[in-house]
Amino acid sequence: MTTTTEENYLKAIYHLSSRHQKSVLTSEIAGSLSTTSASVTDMLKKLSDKNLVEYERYKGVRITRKGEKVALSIIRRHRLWEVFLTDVLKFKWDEVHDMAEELEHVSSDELVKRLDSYLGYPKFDPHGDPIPDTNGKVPANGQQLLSEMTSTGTYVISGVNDHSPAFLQFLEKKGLVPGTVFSIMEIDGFDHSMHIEFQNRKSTYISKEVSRNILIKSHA
Amino acid sequence: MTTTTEENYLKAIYHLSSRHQKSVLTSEIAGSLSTTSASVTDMLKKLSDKNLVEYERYKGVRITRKGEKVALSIIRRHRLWEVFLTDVLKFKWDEVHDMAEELEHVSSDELVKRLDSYLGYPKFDPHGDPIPDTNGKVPANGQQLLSEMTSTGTYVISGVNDHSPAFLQFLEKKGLVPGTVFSIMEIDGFDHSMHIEFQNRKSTYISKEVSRNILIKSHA
DNA sequence: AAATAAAATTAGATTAGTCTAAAATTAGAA
DNA sequence: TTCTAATTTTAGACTAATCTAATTTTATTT
Repeated sequence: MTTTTEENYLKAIYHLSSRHQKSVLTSEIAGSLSTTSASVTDMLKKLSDKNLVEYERYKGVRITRKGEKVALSIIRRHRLWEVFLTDVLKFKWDEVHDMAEELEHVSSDELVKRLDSYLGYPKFDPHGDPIPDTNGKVPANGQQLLSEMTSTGTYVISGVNDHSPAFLQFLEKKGLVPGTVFSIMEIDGFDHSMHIEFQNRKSTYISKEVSRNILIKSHA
Repeated sequence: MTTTTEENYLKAIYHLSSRHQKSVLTSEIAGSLSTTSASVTDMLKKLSDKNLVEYERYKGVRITRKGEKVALSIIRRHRLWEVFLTDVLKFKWDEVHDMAEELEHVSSDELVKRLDSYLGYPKFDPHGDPIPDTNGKVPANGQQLLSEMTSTGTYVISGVNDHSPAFLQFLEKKGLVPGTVFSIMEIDGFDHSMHIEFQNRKSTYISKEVSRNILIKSHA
């Protein structure tokens, strides 16, 4: 039905769409997939012919309901495999992305169903990203960006926006993994760096660069 | 390094090689992969350039040490995933082949290593096929073809040669699954059909067509 | 040993995905 | 509002894998 390459384009377009309301630009897609605008244009025509995106020359592209369903099903598989890799095979959260990137294209729906059941129907992947259900519904998660916080308070780390091994390893070292509870002690007015304190009283500083990529929930 | 298609050709050539000593013929490969001889010829040149096979025009092909290593590593992955699918996700033995066919091409060696460890280092897959180790060693298994037996005796079913869902479902219905203990009561001189009896005294008849595809070991 | 049948190879196309370089279009600036 | 710069698209070519049809080679049979 859809090739692996088409699936990767749809995933990229879906992710870029959710970052802003406007149409997704050819160059954005090219950037995100490390390919050329020429290749993207070709693929957009193909996806448009299959009614997976609405595409108008020079005007960028919007994903259709049908395309979104495909994208969400791939994202569901990706995140379920990430849970499998960390929870069952004990990989670290910074090691699973590339493997999940391959596993997500294995096509059996029954396999995904059984995997989901075996894992106990997880709602979030190891990076805190919500796992869409079979119908493409994404669980609401009340996550906010740490960088958007303007006042002190106590929070739990629930996810990340940057999934690169480098960033994940940095967070690991600083003790900023999902589930960690911390309080914002002070926010610097000049560079928006934050002074935060953990439950064990240890504290550290976080730059805006970092807080921009950390997702949190308020702590009960 | 190797593409999925190249891996599938190497697997086919490896399997065909083990059926006879001679070079593998272009048409055998085409038949086994449901493709044309023309396509096979093209691919043989490519594999030969990569030193994965020894190929001489019109003379058929032999797999090299290097090609065999690749084939065995794919076969290892395939069989480990089959164990995962049956033992962990509870699929039936006649359902796992196509999924394993896709999973075997996921490239991470570390993933295979962890999977192997998680499954408890199994030596055989659900169809009784031996799982090659990391170095490409295939465990000796003392298996024989049921159709080769010439005298009465007691045996255990240890595997099959035909992996098609139709055949596996037939065996399931007849109670001829791996692990089943039975005795050969009589072999018909005319059509080589066998009268066999199970431990619970029930008995059945097996045609040569069937016994040709059942692997057995002698029962302790 | 020549004729013929079977098998294998080559020639030439096709499809999916990609690229570079050139042309077209849009949007921002003077 | 015209010009310029940035973006996007087209044109043309390449690689991997495939096909059909034609040709070549091998093997068999008379």
